[in-house]
Formats: sequence, C-alpha cells, structure tokens
Amino acid sequence: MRVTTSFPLGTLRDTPSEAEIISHQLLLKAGYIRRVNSGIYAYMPIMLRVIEKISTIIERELNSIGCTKLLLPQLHPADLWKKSERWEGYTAGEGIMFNLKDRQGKEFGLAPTHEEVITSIASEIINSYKQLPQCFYQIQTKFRDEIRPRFGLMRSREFIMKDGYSFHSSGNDLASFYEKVGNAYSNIFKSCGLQTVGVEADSGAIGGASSKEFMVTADAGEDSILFTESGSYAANIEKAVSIPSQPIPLKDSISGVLETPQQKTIQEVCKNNNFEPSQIVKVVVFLAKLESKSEVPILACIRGDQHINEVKLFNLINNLHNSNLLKLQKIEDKNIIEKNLVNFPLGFIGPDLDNEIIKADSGWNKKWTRIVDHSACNLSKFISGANKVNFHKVFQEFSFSSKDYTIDDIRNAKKGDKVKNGNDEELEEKKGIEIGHIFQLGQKYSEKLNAKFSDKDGQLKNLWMGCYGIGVTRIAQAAIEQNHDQKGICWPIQISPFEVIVIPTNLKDPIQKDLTEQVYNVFLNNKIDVLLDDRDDRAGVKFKDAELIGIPFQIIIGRDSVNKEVELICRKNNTKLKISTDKLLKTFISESEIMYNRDS
RNA sequence: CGGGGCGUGGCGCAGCUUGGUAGCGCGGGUGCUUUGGGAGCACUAGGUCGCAGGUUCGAAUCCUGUCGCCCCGACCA
Repeated sequence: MRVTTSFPLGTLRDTPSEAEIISHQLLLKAGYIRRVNSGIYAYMPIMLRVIEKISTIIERELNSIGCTKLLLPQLHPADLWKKSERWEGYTAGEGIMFNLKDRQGKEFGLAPTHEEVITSIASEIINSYKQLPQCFYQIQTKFRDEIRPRFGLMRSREFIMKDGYSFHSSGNDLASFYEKVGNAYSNIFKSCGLQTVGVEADSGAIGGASSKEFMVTADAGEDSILFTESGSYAANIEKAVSIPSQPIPLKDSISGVLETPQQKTIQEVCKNNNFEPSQIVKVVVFLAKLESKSEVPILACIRGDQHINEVKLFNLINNLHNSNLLKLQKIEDKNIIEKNLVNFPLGFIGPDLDNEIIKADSGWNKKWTRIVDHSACNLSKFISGANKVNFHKVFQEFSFSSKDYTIDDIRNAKKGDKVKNGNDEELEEKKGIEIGHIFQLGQKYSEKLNAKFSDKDGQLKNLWMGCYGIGVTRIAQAAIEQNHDQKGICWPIQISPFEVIVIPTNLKDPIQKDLTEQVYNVFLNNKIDVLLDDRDDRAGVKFKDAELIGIPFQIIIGRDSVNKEVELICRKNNTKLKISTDKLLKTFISESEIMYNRDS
C-alpha cells in the first residue's frame, strides 16, 4: 500500500488534550481513530487493518476448536428480551441498552450482547442431541449506553466484539468445551503478542455459574486483580475470596455507652478513643430496588478495617429475594432519609437498628434485611453505633447467628490477605484491562426462551449454554498500553497494520526512486504487508511518522542506494542492519520470523 | 446523577480580571531555497469566539439560561 494513493496518515503534531492514558493519546495522535462523539469513534484505514489482523487470529483459533462464524442482527425486538426477563434490567435498571421505538410503536433495543437472538435461533435449528455440541460466533459492533465513556476504545459506547455461544446436551459437555475455549483464548492473546492473566470473575448481569476473565496487566486498567505469586490463585477483586487478618481484641475493661461527638467515621472514632479499626463493626445502609417495584432497606455489617464488596452484596441480595435486583444504592441522600425514616442516626448506626425507624407511610419494606460479613460475626466484643447521634457503644456477647442476620461473604479481599487457611501465600494486587470473558451460562436462557432438544432417552431437555466474549477493539488499545515508547507505538508484529514500512529518503534521486520501487514490489509479490511512504516529504518527517504509527520494521532507502544497499531497522529495539538488496527479503523474513515466534 | 474543568480556524493554545469587533505555534496552499531526524524565507486561505437571551453606543470579554465535551466519583457484558 502506498501512502500517497491510499489514505492520508493523519498523524498529529500535538497530543489531543481530550486523551488521558497513553494508548488513547497514541491512537489519536498516530491517526488510527477519530472521535465522532463521546465514546463513538471512526476506525481509520490503518486501524481497520489492526482489527482485521486480530479478527483473523481469533477466527483461526476458534475454527480450530469447531466454532462456526455467522452474523446476527443488531436491532433486537423487545419481546425477545422480555422473554429472557432482561428487558427491564437492561433498559430501566442498568439502562445499558440503547432502545427505541419504530413507527408502529414497537420497541427495539440496540444489541449489547446476543444471548436472546442466538438462543431463539439455535432452538429452531437444533432438534436432537445428535446435532450437539454447536458453537456460533460473530465479530461485529456492540452498543452500550455507558454512563461515562472513557479512555478511547477501552470504554466506548460502540465497540467491536467477538461473541460466541455454545450449545450442549449436558453440563459436563459444556464444562469441557468451556475449558477448550479457555485454552483457545490463551492462544489467541498470546498470538496477539499480549501478556494476559486468566482470573475467576463475577458473572454479572449475564448470569450463570462459572466465569473467567482474561486480563491484560497494565496500570491504566480499570479492574483490580488479586493473585498469588505462584499462580495458585487469581481472581477479579469483585470475586476474590480471602482470609481477613486477625482482629485486635478489645480490652476487657471497656464497656457500656461511649460519647463520640461528631465522630462519624471509623477513623475518627479510632483516633479519638484509641481503638483499632478491627475492633469496630461498620454498618452501611443500602436501598435495594427490585424488579417487582418493591424497595427493600438493607443493613450491611462488616469489620471496621474491611471494605464492603458491593458486587458480592448485590448478588447475595439478588438471591435472597424472589424478584430480580435492579439497583443497589447507598442510603445517604437527605431527602430520601427524611421521607422514609424517623430520627435516622446516620454515622452512629449499630447492627441492632430498630425496624420501627422505618416510617409507616414509606414505600419501603418495613423490616431491615440484615446482612453480616464473616469478618464481623465472629467478634465476641466490639464497638459499633449506639443508634443515637454522637454515641457508640460496646457490644458484648452480641449474637449475629439469630435468623434475623444473613451471614455471608460481602467483603473485598485485599492485598496481603492470606488465600485460605493453611496456605501462607499472600495476595498481590495489579491493575488489569479485561479483554476476554467466558461464562458457563447453564440453562438460564434456554429455560426462559424454551430452547429444547431431544436427548438420547427421547426426553425434551433444555439446552446447556456457554458464552464467550473478546473485546477486539479493546485488544488493539490494550496492546498499545503494553507496547509503546517515547516515540510512539511499537505494535506486536502479529497485529501490526503493516509488517514493514519502506521509507525512501529522497525520491528526487532517480536511483533511490528505482530501488524503492524494486524493493516495494519484491515485498508485495512475496505477500508481505508492506507500506510505502512515497510522500515527497523530508526524511525526518517520514521517520517520525513511521515511529509514531509503530510498524515493527523499517527499510530506509538512502545514500547507499548506489551500492544497492539499504537499512533494515527494528522499531522495538532500534537495531540497524545495513544490507544489500539481494539479501534484503531473506533477511527480513528471518528477522520477522524471530519476532513472530518470540511473541506467539 | 454528585464534584471539578473546558468550549476561540484541522490540532495545541493565548486574549476575558480592567468591554472597543481576534491572535500565536503547528498543520493547509503557492513560490524559491533546502533534503538522513517533525527545514528556512516570502506570500496566502481559513474563525458570526458552542448556542440563546440580556446589559451596553459597543460583548470572545460582564450577567442569565442552555447545550456539548473532558477528568474524578457512583455505575459497568
């Protein structure tokens, strides 16, 4: 491809001010993407080549384990989503799905994911166990109405994703295929030149039993992952389970009610009264909004030195009540408190907060749903709010094990915690970018959408399902986050838009010009992805651009053209080889082979 | 939705406090010079200063409203 006749590179001299993280800055500066609106980007020709390379790698690996590519619609009828009971949650609750009405007033959603559509189609074409297993996938644009799009392609409202859905006759078959996909994913990310870790994850709104995320480790990542150095354990912080540190026991001499004026936080109480955070039980109040429209107040207790994991809490509440939980919010808004509660001692709440405090005329459930974390329920003596403003008190022999309290894990695991009893390994923490997620959905969707097959025994049974996602555009950006330097991007060769760029330094010199054409054509004829920077610009400009856009190899055609000699430069480590054009192709092929093999 | 910031040519920004009808660098075009690390000189095109009201003889500048964008938080297949 020639720069002059195919597309303007569109590189920028200055870094656009809107971009915060390096990968986003480089994508814009090097002309890969253009912002059209918040979270909406155009993929320029050079970007599309990256996307296509990633897609090809994904297709190769998935096809090799028996997956089949297809293409599904993006405009989904609301009816289908109502059958799976996700319409409300995805529009009213989380509001993650763009939705609209057609001229007849029929409702539609712009697809953020495709379980409903694929399941309904699969149920039509799969009749017998003899046709199983099946796995379909597609690579296309997804839509999500993000509350706050950010970091370029990392969290955008339109993004390209590979999503796959598998169908099985049994849970065992699903589990083994899930493993196979997990392996294929590892191959894919390795083939893309990325360093990833697989972690246990929460399955979120998609639901299902088992779920694993693939993370690119990078400081710019939005997720926290906890892992042991040996690799024996790795999980997303949303899911991670650990043993909390030992609490420091309270002195025997302390008892009764304590005056704690204005001391609303754990820190203030500790500082003013000489306590340790682990001697306090923190009580946080939430309001749970259910799909059945009922609103349930929640009282969550945890040891003072620990933090509540709202994802765990969300899932727990979801299981505790019959209706789907749409939203969980902290109760802290003054108006909401005044409207629904009487003399609410915010900042001084204890685990025994009375149900009477909920106003009779409030729309809330009249009883607190009381939840206590393991870290708090074993304390024999602790400090907590006295349910009276400016007072705390000492709780002794307080029993959480009455049936009023649900005891469970609602705690954030953290760096330094032990993984489990009898294992001395400590958790470490890193930031990660989620680029892949696989789920064992089980029969959740097939049940709702009535997707059945005839099994060996002649019985109609629900299909077992798995679903598997890869963020294609996210991979591209994550790769830059992991592979760049002061000068710009350093693409892993596997997903670079071009393998090599030919840079003639002076096209006015007929010898250089002839040699350039000769070299370019040799590479073209040998099916190498080569870009020819045939712009009539100064050499320095072309060098800078080549470095910025990050092509792994540069061939400089210059002064030594008279001797049929050129330079082959490796972008990443800046090594230069001066070689004659006779040996150029062979040398390039062996050098690039090394690079392909090292990274994949 | 809460907190903070910003909207001035394609990009990065100044001007606003103290009103007088727009400027700098990069980029674009033309010409000459230059030619292995984002060149030099000259000429040139390009902006109703986000939008709408208001104050004023006069508004990019002051006031009110509104829209948009970015960052932090909440939220997150």
